[in-house]
Amino acid sequence: MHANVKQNVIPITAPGLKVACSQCNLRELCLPFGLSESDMGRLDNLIGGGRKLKRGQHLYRAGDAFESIFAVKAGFFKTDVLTEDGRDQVTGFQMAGEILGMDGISTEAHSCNAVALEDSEVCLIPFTELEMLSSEIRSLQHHLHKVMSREIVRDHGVMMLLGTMRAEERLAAFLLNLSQRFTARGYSPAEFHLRMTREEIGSYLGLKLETVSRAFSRFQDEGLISVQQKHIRILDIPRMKALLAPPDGRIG
Amino acid sequence: MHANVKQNVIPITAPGLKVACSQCNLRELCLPFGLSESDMGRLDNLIGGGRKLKRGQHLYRAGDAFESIFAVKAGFFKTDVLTEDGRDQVTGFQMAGEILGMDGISTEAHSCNAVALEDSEVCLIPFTELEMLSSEIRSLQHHLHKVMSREIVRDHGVMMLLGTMRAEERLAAFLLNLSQRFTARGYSPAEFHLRMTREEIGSYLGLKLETVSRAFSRFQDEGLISVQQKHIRILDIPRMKALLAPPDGRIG
DNA sequence: CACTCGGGTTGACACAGATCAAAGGGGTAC
DNA sequence: GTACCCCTTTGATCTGTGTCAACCCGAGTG
Repeated sequence: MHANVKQNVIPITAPGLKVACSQCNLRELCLPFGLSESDMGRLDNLIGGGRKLKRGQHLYRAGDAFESIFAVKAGFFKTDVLTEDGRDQVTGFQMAGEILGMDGISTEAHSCNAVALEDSEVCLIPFTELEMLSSEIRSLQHHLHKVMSREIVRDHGVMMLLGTMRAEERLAAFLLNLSQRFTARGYSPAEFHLRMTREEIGSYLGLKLETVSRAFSRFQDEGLISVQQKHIRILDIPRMKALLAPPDGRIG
Repeated sequence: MHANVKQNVIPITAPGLKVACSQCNLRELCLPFGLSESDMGRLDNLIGGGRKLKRGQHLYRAGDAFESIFAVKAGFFKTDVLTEDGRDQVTGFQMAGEILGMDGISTEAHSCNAVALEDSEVCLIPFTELEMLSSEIRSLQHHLHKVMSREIVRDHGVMMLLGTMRAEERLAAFLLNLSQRFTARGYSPAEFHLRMTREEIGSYLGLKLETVSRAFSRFQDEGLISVQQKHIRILDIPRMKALLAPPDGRIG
């Protein structure tokens, strides 16, 4: 039944590369989390190949018909929305193992843009097929729901950040969030390379790029981090965390 | 199979009221959207009764175990998250036909608080049962995914608002959003009663209550709206919309 | 190897919105 | 019916961040 799924679903320009969840070292972070061997095989058959993107290339654009969600296999993405009058807001940065494209389910068309911030690779997951398979595999169904719910919770965190935090708190929260996600992928919690510009960070955090730059400088002056261009090293994680929950908090 | 579902799932304090999607005039806005008669009957059997809440009562709190999602049958809710240091952020306002509680799926525990802003009534939808049923009814499954995706898209809109708009734009966007949702429910697009305080509006919009109050006053002075306490009348919807897409936008 | 250009840093100044303060009014509870 | 309290409004002032501008640096490019 799922033997001829691949051919007729996705019109990709790039040649589809073979991808298999069962062989992927991201599987514990990604959609197949918790699946049995045999169920993972069924998911393998569904995944519509991979797609490589150069830096700067769009994975999808607002308005594109929705057909698939995407799992980041390698690389780094941003998603953003823009209004008619030209303002845009970065809504997230996605790294390996994270899922992109769920914004498109509700209207059958994507509502934001997804752009590769470095040369990247994604797995295409045709959504209709995924729904079919998830109605047969309970753990897959539940995990899909968890992934969507996690996105909602993440968004609430961003609202919190945008609604209540000051510039330095926002940047601290951002760096700690990256740190934690890199850690979960086996990289250093303290040292990493930013793939996005100051302007993109600013857009995500609701700040202007100059403010982001100043906050970086201040952190550096205070010995919290060291910055050279996009290379970041967090020197004092505990103190950084303390910035988020000030001891003189308003709770009395 | 679904005959004895109701009894053993939800420990409610209030006596469960009988609810039936098939009899509900919100069904076109709510979860059963697009279901056939017979499928709607199966959903009826799953829904774990209703629950009434007085104004100010919590439907759930952050940390509560997640068991059900909720459909607002009548009334008005807010959801909010709060940090250790006492800051809180209203993440949404929910009215009849809207779904609450999807934040809880990802961790099996709710991550925000839901509070009734007026005497309200919800339908309890046990989530495990819903997943079971949705794996049998494709249109239900797909609609559930749409509802979750819509929440994600809505959240992106709020990020946009918090990240890029000035105070008056935020308030205009907020009022127009309410207007549109009231319209969809058969109420006047122009005249309605706010259920939330200026402080709650401010928290949602990332502003202080004084700023919200001043923006209301300014709109009134300019003949855009009339305000008396919580009663709002939008006098010039087109001009209000124009506030969101300023003609001198930054797109050149 | 010099040129160019996008990204980043830093400074001076402006301003939107926060903060502090005070007073009035309407809704709710008793 | 009445009293109290919370919500709201408005004013005066303060401040964090935006805006504008200049300069620097490093990476590509011809």
